[in-house]
Amino acid sequence: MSKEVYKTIYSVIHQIPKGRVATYGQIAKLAGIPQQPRRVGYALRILPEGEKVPWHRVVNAQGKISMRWELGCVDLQRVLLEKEGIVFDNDGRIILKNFLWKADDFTR
DNA sequence: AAACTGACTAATA
DNA sequence: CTATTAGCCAGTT
Repeated sequence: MSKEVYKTIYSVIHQIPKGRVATYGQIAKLAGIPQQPRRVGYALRILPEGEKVPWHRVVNAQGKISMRWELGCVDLQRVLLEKEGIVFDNDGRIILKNFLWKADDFTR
């Protein structure tokens, strides 16, 4: 049950286009668990090391990097994103206005 | 089994 | 704009 949800979450994250980011809430919604972004975070926490999931494209609703505040991890994610063309402002926040992934882009 | 925790969000002050 | 509160639910203790 829950396991499949995680799998879906990873799947959704895989669908994030390069140069775009998605919020936890958005992923949760796409994964079929609206209003439960915490589970998305949990899914990423237990993220299988062997999996190639672009977790760095996942940010919180404020457009900021969410992590466990371990040494240098935030910077790592930032570098990875900048490499994909994402731009940060002076506060280290992503301009969601320009980079947020619109999953319902094709539906709309 | 009950309480606590958490890679969150949205609403309020 | 930032700070606080409540809601949410699986995993951990």
